[in-house]
Amino acid sequence: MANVEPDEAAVCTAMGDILNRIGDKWSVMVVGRLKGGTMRFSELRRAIDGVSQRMLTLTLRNLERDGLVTRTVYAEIPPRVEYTLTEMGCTLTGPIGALWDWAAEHQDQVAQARAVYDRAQAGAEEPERRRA
Amino acid sequence: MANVEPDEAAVCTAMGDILNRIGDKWSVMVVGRLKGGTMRFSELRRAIDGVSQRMLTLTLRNLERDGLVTRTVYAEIPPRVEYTLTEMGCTLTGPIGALWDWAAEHQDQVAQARAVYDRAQAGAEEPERRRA
DNA sequence: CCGAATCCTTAACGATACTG
DNA sequence: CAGTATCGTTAAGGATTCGG
Repeated sequence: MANVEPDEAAVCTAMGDILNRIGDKWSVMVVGRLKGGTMRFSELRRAIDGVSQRMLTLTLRNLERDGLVTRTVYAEIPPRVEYTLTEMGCTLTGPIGALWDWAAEHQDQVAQARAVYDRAQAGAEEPERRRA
Repeated sequence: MANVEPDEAAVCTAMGDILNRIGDKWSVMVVGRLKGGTMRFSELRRAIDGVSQRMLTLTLRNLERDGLVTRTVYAEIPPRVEYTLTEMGCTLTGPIGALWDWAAEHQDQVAQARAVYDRAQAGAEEPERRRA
């Protein structure tokens, strides 16, 4: 151990883990919103659009478990629960932002590539039309 | 239209698309390997470890459809098929690299956070042990 | 060698209803 | 308001088999 390289295989596994968190449909949205500061549950729910209560809860639990957000419960009536990015969570906004920018910058190109590909496939699957 | 901001909602949708591609367990590995240059199907299969033939095929098809890799078939016996990153595919390696580095840098911290969280949960679920 | 097709098992996810 | 529990649907992924 104590090698200079932090072990390729281990990083691969970790990468898979991270991507499972990042890739799970809602985590990025949550982190994106929380980037602006503390928010409470129902705020997030309204802000994100399309997320079910269940999935928001699960997403937040996972992020909390990974040490990316902190969850603060206030013993009030009605209850209030606030979520904030941890320091580590903040460091994730960098890489996520890079991905976000890439998406914004290339979405048209991707859409166009898909259209071309799909048209080619449609054409290839109906060779009977070759002389219609 | 023609707003200065490229439409928040559209970018959100695009982001979801991108993440579905990036997040799907194998795409990142493939792009990571292809970063080093052209590779053929069986090379990728061996290099990636754990990927089934089916999933590698599907992953490559999706990447090709999105215009991120090119697929070149050589009419030989036995057949040979090579995959290369497109120019757009290369631009993705930047953001992906950032994520990769983050994972490498924070994997220990995440693992530790998980251990702490899980231990706390285990303790909270067995209050009967409070006086054993 | 590359990949399409089939089958099967497991999750992810959403909708709903209920609790403190 | 925030969260848990349950149920049903869908889709992802793996193993296997066949074909060019």
